[in-house]
Amino acid sequence: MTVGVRHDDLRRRNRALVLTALRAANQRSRTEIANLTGLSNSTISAITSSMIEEGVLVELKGNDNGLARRGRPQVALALNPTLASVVAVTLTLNHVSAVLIDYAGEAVDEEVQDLATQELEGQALIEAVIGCVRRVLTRQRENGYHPSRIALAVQGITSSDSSSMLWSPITPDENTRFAPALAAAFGVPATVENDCNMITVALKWREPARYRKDFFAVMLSDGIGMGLMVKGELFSGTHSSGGEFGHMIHIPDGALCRCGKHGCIEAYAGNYALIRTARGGSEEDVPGAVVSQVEIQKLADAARASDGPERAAFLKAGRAIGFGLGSLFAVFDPAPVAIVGPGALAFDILEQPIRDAIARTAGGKHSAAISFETEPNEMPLIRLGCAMTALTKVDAEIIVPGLTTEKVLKGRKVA
Amino acid sequence: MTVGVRHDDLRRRNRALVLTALRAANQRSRTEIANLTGLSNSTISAITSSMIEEGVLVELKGNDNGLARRGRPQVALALNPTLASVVAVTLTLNHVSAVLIDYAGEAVDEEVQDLATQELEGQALIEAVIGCVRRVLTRQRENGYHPSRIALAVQGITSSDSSSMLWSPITPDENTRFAPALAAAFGVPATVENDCNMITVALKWREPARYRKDFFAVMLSDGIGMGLMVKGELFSGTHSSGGEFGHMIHIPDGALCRCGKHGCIEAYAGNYALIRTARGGSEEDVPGAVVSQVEIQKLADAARASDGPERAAFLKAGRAIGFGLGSLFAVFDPAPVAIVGPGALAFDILEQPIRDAIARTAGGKHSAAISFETEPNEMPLIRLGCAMTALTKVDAEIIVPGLTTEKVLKGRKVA
DNA sequence: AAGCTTTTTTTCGAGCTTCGAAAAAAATAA
DNA sequence: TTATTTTTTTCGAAGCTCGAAAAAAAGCTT
Repeated sequence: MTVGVRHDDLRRRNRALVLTALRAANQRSRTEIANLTGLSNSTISAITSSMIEEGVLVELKGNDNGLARRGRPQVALALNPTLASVVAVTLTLNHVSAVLIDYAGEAVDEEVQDLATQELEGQALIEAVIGCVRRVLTRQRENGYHPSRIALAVQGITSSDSSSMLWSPITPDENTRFAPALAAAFGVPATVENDCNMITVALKWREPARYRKDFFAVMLSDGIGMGLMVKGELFSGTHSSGGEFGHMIHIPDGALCRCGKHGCIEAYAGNYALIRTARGGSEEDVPGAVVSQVEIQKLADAARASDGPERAAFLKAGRAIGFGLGSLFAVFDPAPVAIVGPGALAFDILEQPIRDAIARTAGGKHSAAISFETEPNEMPLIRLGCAMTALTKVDAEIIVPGLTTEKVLKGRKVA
Repeated sequence: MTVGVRHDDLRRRNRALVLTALRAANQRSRTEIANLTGLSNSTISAITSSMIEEGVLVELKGNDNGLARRGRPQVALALNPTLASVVAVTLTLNHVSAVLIDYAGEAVDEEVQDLATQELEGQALIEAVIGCVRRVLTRQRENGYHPSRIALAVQGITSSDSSSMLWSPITPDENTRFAPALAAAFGVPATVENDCNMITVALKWREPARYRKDFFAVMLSDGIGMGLMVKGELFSGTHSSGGEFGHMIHIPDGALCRCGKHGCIEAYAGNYALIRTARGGSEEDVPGAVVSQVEIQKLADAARASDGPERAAFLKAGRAIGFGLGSLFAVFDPAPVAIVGPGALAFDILEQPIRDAIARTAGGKHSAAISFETEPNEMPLIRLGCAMTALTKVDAEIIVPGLTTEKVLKGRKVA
């Protein structure tokens, strides 16, 4: 049973509303916030003045935004960038990057590093990630940054409590407990999230007009990932990160998938599957090493040039994705789809077979109306999603009324 | 942006908490409610006393529940059954029923009626439903019942605003706008919901211990339906009732489905598909009239008796359901499954092929651990789900503080 | 440049609500 | 009949939001 609503919950929720309004677009006046939240001017005045005193918000004076109007000018409020900071870490095949981000969401510094992820076992991988974070933090320590949180995005399945990477194609290790290790190394909370889920979160922050309540983000890369936004909330599985679109079954007992099962969508549409099909390999051929993006581009060029085995491979892939989306639409209803990742560069070849397949499913009613947007470069989205996820969690600590900021972020504040 | 929390929202939410506690188990003392909700005794005292004055709750005196303890005895509070009432209507193939239910959730009277649903066009079907409701209400009018709401459950797809039945196998009509018609006929709000969704809601009310946060209800009948409970909430589609498990694709371009597309799970596991397969019909044979349950029972008996075409048909059906569940588990993660409806009587034949198929999918990790419960008789569940859905909506009107009950339920109260 | 107008922001009192403590109520036990 | 125990109500304190009024900070006017 949900717990009763006490009196300070009210203030907490309204503080959260103010913070959310400023996260969506920094620099808003008190009047704008009042209109946005539906709260009265007096309430906003009370809330913001205590938040300014706490150091959460700052007044941006002397920014006249050009048009001079009659009357007392609005004073823009903004998140205090020096209040706190977070680190957004991204672990992908052969690469790890760590970005230090201030409380207002601006990137401060970044550390990128190559890494033979496929050859690193659990502990070594964890230490490589820790090392990357440590480097950027050491560099910025003199500027007084002590992050409040670390958010790690990985390719693969993560646990629903955001503590572990349960499985990933980039390493042989299973159930890698990144979060406790990072938390221990830096003395702050850490989380591990699925990369596609972070992309989905990011799309909503970046383009709230287009990606609002319901949409799917399909990541086409070596594997096939998905993030789902359902009724305005990130849809994650009940135990894991969920949304394993790539492992829905396309053909029962069909082609061998990287996961060891047969007939998954990925076994037709993943990069390795494209190569396998185009080269006339057997569907039982064990998926080999990760395919370079250059190779896929060559494959796509060949498919565009002539109606050979390459084009057939893309048709087969599109068909698998399309039928999968059709099945998904049967359960969730049709919604806009964002095609993210390197595969988006070949979407011109994929779109028609995808649409054809969707049209052959019951879930694909009005398939022509379904919109597809492409976004080949997924890294900025993953980082944005990570940053916003971590900052939102910091916000959740800050909104507790009565707690002074010092208590919440003891010693982690910028000097 | 969510609207700000004002002061009376607080009281409203806490009133809702009290009401929910009593709906889950009628007859609780103030002290029990305080412990359950986490609110203080004084708050519960204030809330319940105003609700008693409004006629929402009643004190049940002199019910000593057996054990006599020291101290002032607890006074049981209960929902006032005469405060309001709702009608739960169920429309299935060839039958319509209307049950009058009091505010405490007890059935008062029921009207069941045969109906040639497949031959009735929209308006005639609507009027038949209205007639059934009218009969039970006319009979009970002398007892002072004036329902506050009507909830209709139908087989088929309904709109997400609960106004229309978009498509149903029981009638050729499409987009039948039941809700406005019922609302106009009886002058009270009406809703149309999908039967499987109602079953899912009902399971949670009836067996909260087993069916709590995450589970799937699969309805095996002429068609294949599904209701999904995800994170404690009924999962419905973004535009329609959603959860059209039966129309996820099992075999791309496979057997002809009743929906006109090919390869849906239903085209292998629906009653008509079982008959078609067992009799050696082509997968392109157009699904005929609805199959009688007796016929399916005979088929199941034959399948149990010997390894002939009947058993092969059930194997094929189980395989389709199993692969479908595997795909679903990939997206939602594994969860308990309730097998509801007449098909549950043949679950002994279906279980093994279902489990075998799940084990062949990536989503079916730990497939042996997935629990299946069967419930052949779906009607009581549909009615319970309808009743609770309608009563919960009545509750939502009642919890608004300051509104006296007379204002909310003007003239609809029992005399 | 001084006063007027306009708009934003703060201040102040009223009206809710919840909570804890104390009081009242209603039973059993001695 | 009195003491004990448990539930329920009462009462004052504290916190929050709101509307109205006041204060602040600008441009506009003469």
